[in-house]
Amino acid sequence: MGQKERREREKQQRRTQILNAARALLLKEGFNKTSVNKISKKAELSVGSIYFYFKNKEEIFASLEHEGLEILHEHVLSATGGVTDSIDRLKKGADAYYQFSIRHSDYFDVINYFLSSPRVFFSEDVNRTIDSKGAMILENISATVRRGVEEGVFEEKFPGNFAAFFWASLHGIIQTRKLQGTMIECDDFYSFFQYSVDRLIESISSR
Amino acid sequence: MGQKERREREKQQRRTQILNAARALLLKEGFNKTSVNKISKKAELSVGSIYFYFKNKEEIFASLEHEGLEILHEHVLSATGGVTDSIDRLKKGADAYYQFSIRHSDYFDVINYFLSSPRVFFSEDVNRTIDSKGAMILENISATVRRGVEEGVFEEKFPGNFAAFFWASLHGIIQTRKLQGTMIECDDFYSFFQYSVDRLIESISSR
Amino acid sequence: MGQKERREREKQQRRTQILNAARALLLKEGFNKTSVNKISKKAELSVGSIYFYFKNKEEIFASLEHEGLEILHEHVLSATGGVTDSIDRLKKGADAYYQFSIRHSDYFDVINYFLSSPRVFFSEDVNRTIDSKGAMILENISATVRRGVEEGVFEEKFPGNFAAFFWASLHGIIQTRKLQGTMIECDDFYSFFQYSVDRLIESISSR
Amino acid sequence: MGQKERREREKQQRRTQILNAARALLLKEGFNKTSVNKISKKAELSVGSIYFYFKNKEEIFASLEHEGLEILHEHVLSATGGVTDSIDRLKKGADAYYQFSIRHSDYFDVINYFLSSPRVFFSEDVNRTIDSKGAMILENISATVRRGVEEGVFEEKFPGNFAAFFWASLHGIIQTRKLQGTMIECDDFYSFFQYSVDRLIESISSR
DNA sequence: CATGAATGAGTATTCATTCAT
DNA sequence: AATGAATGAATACTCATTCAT
Repeated sequence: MGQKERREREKQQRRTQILNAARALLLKEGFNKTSVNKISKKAELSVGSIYFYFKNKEEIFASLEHEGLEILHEHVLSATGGVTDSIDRLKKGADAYYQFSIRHSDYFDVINYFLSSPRVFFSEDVNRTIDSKGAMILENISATVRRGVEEGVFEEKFPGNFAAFFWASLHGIIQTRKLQGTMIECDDFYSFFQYSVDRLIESISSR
Repeated sequence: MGQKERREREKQQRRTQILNAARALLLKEGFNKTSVNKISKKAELSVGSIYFYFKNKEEIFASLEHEGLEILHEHVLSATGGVTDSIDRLKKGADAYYQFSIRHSDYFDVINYFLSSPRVFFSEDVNRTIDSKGAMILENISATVRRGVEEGVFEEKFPGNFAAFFWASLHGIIQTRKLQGTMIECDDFYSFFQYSVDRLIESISSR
Repeated sequence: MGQKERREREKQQRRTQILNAARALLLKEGFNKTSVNKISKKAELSVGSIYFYFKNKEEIFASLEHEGLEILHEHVLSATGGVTDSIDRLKKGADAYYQFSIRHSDYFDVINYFLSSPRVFFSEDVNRTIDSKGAMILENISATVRRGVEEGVFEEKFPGNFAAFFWASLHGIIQTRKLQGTMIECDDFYSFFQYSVDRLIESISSR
Repeated sequence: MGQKERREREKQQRRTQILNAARALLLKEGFNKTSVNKISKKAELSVGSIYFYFKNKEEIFASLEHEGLEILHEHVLSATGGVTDSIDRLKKGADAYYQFSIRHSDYFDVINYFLSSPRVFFSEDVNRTIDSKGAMILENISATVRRGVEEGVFEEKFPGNFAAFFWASLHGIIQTRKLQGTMIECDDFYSFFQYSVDRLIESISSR
């Protein structure tokens, strides 16, 4: 009876082992230098086993992206948890993304990698699960906007569009952090980020 | 007499050959698969020669980025050429970026690559020339905003900040094109882009 | 049952294959021209396999050095085997080194390479095993000297120092073999070597 | 009239430029990484010119070896200059070699390189000039020994042999400096060196 | 005399993936 | 379900040398 379950549990454990190793390497060595062999060594599993649990190297990172989005989602949720004011919710949410990009820079890199790499290489399945996680984050923003509209704080006919716009902009802004001091003159990047968030919210604020 | 000049011209030709090859490969095969060997083969030059003209593989792509920014700059300039209305100028400029990202998708990819790749690997020199090109584009936006403020169309104390914010957002938005139909529900990505531009402009529009 | 063992045996065989190839190339082409690719071709194994069995090119040669020191040690041991007279032991030992440098000139070259190359590039581990082998050879000399002192044949307060001095000198002398006929006028290098050994022994002989 | 001479002088200057560059690179980057291209860049001369003044890369280093031997010779001469006591002369000469190996470690490396590399690759001409320099150093030792014999301090029938033996031993000993602390237990390598010199001199001292 | 562009085989090393056991 | 040995093309980059100008 319990054998099947135990097996299943062990399988999950192995998967987690692999992902842990991949994540650690990703943070330490970066994307291109994280090879399957290194992952297998770190995970204390054979290369063959890696390929039993994951079809591809890419699929490992797809899982990591899923994880990343999950963490991001939780970050945003806990940051906006008790907040009722709609404007504040957006600000807190944006801030959560910023903090996430710093504290979990590895996960941010994964997300960024898949966002900025020109091709889609995942199977439909994988893509769907990833997208659904992303959709949850967007839905959170949408809901806030809708509530703000009801309260009269915002004016926006397409909250879904705004959500996508909001997130895409935030991501684009965070990406430019490295240009700070060269193309972007701001001394304090966080100030610039906050300025940007203010603009984004302003764009749908009622007059 | 003209020997020196001819030589110089030939040198420039070779450089161009190499860049052409690199650009073509970049478009066809993407970044990671564009190797120096392939470039040399496509350019019909020896590997050694590639390294005679460029110190690094990275320097080749840095040159491409510079080229890309130049083309983008020209695009924007010609799109906003005779336009006097400030709002229209921003719209036309944003549109030029969008068109650029489609018509010169290879160059967009280069720019995107260096924007989204986690590390800076260029020498200070190269970085400076690249940044200066980028700064020109931002300055164009800044100027428009300042004029709009004078005309009373915009309210903005920090046009420089807005310029950076504007461009970063546009870039982030264009990046999400590939998510169209999955995370982003919009059928027509261009409509979504225009919607976003409207929001960005709205964010500094006088009330 | 014996599967594991057979596997292990095969692994050892492969290692040996690689070392054989490396040794042969070393002898034929010298150090700098012995590349990993050539080794792999000669060993009839893929390049990747070479790197499966050895972390580095250097590690291959480190193994060869270890082998070389082992062979040398055995040579010396068997040459001094039944010899009881201390002076004779030193002579026979020195002679064994000379013979080794001729019969196993490839191994001598390896030892010489690591002795004369300006940098140390091995990991501490590898260095330790190598050094311990070398120490055994030196210890053999020391012991002989100590016995000679007890017998009153030698006068030497620091047998360890003498051992090092003895070996270093022998090595330096053998190195000059190629200068025979130019800087070194001796017709018969072996005579010169024997003359030198006599001097070295004389230097601690009791009067 | 003076044109020819000026030309000749300039030619010599160029040669010196090249050798200076090669020497500097040798010290900084080591043997294998000192390429002709780098030399040409450092010497501010074209690659082609390098090949006008030197047939080979090897010939450049051969010249350096010649230089090195010259410097060493001068070192030894000035160290033994006013010294009349034969034993002291040998000690001072040996010491000069030791100091040379430290202060002019680049030259020592060159000499060592050609001594320890298994093949002779120079033309007979080059070899002869190099050897003649080496012979002068050996002759200096020989002379001292002969004088010592006359004075009754030394007993030695073949001063030439001893000179070669003396130098080869010294060289072998200095080579082992890097083994200090591992195979060679001595804390202070210089003490070990002095001990060795004492032994070498002892080996021909009259009783 | 001097230049410097061009060569292309060569370097050590890494890689994702396969497959017999 | 797991292993790990094997592959070999691929990577960025260097090199000594040549030769037309």
